[in-house]
Amino acid sequence: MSEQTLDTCICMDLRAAAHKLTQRYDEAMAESRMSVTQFSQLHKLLTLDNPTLKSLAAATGLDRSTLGRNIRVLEKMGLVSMRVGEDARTRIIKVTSKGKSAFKEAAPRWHAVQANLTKKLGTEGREQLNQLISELTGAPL
Amino acid sequence: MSEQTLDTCICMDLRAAAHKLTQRYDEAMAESRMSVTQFSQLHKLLTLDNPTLKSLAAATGLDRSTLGRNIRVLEKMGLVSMRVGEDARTRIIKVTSKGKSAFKEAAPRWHAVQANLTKKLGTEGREQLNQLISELTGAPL
DNA sequence: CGACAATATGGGTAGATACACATATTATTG
DNA sequence: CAATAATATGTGTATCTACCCATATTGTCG
Repeated sequence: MSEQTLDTCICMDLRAAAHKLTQRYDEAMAESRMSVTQFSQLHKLLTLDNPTLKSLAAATGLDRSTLGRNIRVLEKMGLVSMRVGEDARTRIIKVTSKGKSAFKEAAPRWHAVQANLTKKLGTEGREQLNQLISELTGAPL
Repeated sequence: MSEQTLDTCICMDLRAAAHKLTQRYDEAMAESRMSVTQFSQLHKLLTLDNPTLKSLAAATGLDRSTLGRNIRVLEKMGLVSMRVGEDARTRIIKVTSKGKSAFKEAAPRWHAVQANLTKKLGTEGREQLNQLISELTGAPL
């Protein structure tokens, strides 16, 4: 049994790292007036077929109500629009043309950061990271 | 140049992992009526000497205003108290006896999750993780 | 088909987070 | 010492996040 010191909480370490990375991406994408969160959500919306809050929530692992509020922000920015689906309970979320333009404009900035990090990690590092994430977030025990 | 597909954003991957881990810790600590965030903040407060919002912010990498609001919550829970420091601009944050009890009560639950994850990762995995985090969050370029 | 269960979303409430600005206090400097 | 700069915190506003409950719509079963 290795000693468990409270100074090295895996959870908080990972959160701090994710936090710093987010700031780094956000800074790089600031000129696109879009956060990496929003960029990523737009991407998810563009790849999903007839995305709804529920399917987007499933794709991101976030709560439906959270996504509802996030989408509301994107809607206010004019990047997405919502319409009632065939099943009138659902709302189909569509990326507007303005949203697509904004996404394309932001993509190179995202690429720049991502490429920089990928280079630093190397192929092996990237695989290790995926492996570790998988181990950490896989089924408990 | 390796292909950069938008489906594998290092930032979002890491955030998703941190998110899942947080839920896992929070769930395990729920009976202590405390989140891993709060547990960790209590721990930081217990290890810092005469902690203020500024020093806590420095220790966590979070914004001062954020910490101000977080501490307000802990205060409302009766786990910490604040008093004006010698420098009257500062507020010294003290963990109350109730806070210490709550921390001690929660610690075993934190340990259980942490030990489980540590075991899954192994010593090597843990070192790899630290190394990767360091590479990802180190000085840009 | 009508009652009831299941599903999708909306809204209230609350915590975590940040940024910009306001206020109070301390330090510096001419 | 008075004017000004620097510092620590508080507040307003906003986004991200979740949980719980309400509402609307659909599906199911007797």
